[in-house]
Amino acid sequence: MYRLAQTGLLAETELQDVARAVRAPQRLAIDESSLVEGSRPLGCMVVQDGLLCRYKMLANGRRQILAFLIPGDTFGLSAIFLGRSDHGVAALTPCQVATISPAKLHGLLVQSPNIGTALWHDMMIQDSIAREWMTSLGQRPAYERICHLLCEMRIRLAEVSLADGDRLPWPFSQAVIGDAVGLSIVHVNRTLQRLRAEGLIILRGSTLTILDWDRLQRSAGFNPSYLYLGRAPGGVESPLPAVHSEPNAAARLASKQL
Amino acid sequence: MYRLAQTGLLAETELQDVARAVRAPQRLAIDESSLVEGSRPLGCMVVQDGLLCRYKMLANGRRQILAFLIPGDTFGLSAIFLGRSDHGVAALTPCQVATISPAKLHGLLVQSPNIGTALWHDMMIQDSIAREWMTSLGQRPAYERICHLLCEMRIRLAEVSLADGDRLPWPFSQAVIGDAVGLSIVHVNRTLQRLRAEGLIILRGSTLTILDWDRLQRSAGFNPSYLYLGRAPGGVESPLPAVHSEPNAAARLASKQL
DNA sequence: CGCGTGGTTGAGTCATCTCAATTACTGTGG
DNA sequence: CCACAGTAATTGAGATGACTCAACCACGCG
Repeated sequence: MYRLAQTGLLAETELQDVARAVRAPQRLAIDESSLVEGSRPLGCMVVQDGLLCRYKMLANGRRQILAFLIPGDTFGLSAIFLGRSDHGVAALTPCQVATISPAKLHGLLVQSPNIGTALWHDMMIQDSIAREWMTSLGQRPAYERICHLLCEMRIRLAEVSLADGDRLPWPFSQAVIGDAVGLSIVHVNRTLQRLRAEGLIILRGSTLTILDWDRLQRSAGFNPSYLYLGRAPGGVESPLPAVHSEPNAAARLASKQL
Repeated sequence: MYRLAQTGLLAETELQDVARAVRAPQRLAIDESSLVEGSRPLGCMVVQDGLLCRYKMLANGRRQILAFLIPGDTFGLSAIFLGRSDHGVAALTPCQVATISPAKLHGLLVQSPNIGTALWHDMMIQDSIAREWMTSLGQRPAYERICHLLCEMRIRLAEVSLADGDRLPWPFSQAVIGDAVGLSIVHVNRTLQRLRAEGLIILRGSTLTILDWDRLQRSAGFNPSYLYLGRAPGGVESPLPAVHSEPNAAARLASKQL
């Protein structure tokens, strides 16, 4: 409910409805799973605190991390619609996630379409990020891939006030980074060293400091438009021609975040 | 409307409503785009005939193909919710796609929640496929990656009656395959030759014949569960524990395809 | 103070890429 | 019906990015 609570996008009553529907939030320790591959639907989850990842395991033990989830992100919807989950979600830091049971969720969706729209919106953004990751995995060399990930996390964490200027929490081990960008640990290590040597970043303990944002972005070929930061979809920055469609209007309404 | 029309999942009236909402279907020649990166929302599209791909271009001219779209698949929704599209959709063969304007779509969603559920369902399956592609891109070696793609297309095309036993249409140039699996054309070529030499496939003209399905699947590490073939979500084949949630019930209802 | 996890380093190997031709198709106009 | 153009597939050869294996180091915690 994090982002939901932050903006007055849903009507008071809607916010209250959501609050009522939430179960006692679930707490997770590091490496604990909130959603297990193949499991039955648990409901719709919203990250309240902490960082998690979606992942898939292969038979040979390899793991692909599909996404990093940060406060405000939702997950678990696919399991509801498809009856089981094709991937897992695990905590990378101690976490707190809110859960809405499928039944309660249904009730919410029926009584207020805006909530449905908000969910669609969140889903579409996660999809957009996934597409960018696919593009990285398929087309970008190791160095760019890692730069791109750093850029993305910087922006996303800043969006939810988890970044302090150029400093951001960085709880990702090199093994995790490797599984996310499809590179071996050794190569991740060497690439990070290169970034340090070039004076682009400082990475110590679990905080990342970005020293040269411009150069980092250029090295990554990073263009944040896929993150849809502008509050209103269609964006205020980009000239928005008259869109007279209702659904779009609804989307604009609820867009300022879930 | 393809799959929609095939199953009596939506009520008669709902089907009629949808039919009424559809614009004159759009025809596309090869390489023509239905959705352009950065473009304004056009509406919700449903592939009626032909094969298309989602893709993203990078500044250096490289292209990542994000998905292959086959009859029954929808696209264009993200542009509606986000106000513009972060990726393009282009025809790989001559195509026909039905369009529902954002306004009409909204109307449909309001008057019949089942249609919304059907859209969610389709979206969730496309997401699942995308996750499998990510996993391929990040973790599987070239040979497995290509085998996996062949397996997937065989199943998906068979599902919409486009495969004739072990023979399926294969309008994908090696360049297209390369852009989909993140490999160079040369390497795609050599890998396909290997598959031929091993007696797994015949690939001539624009049809692919699978000679040894078992071995192909094993080579790919292919497990079709991510395609959610079972008609009902949660599947009839897999023991379905009582799910008393309304949304899930609705999903089951509308699941047999959009 | 020792163990365990995570990070670092070196060295050799291999998968995949790029470059650069050459060959095979397909459709078109003469 | 054939010559030609343009696209797609194939082949060879050399370069290299990324991997694996195998140590070794550093820090945090009990």
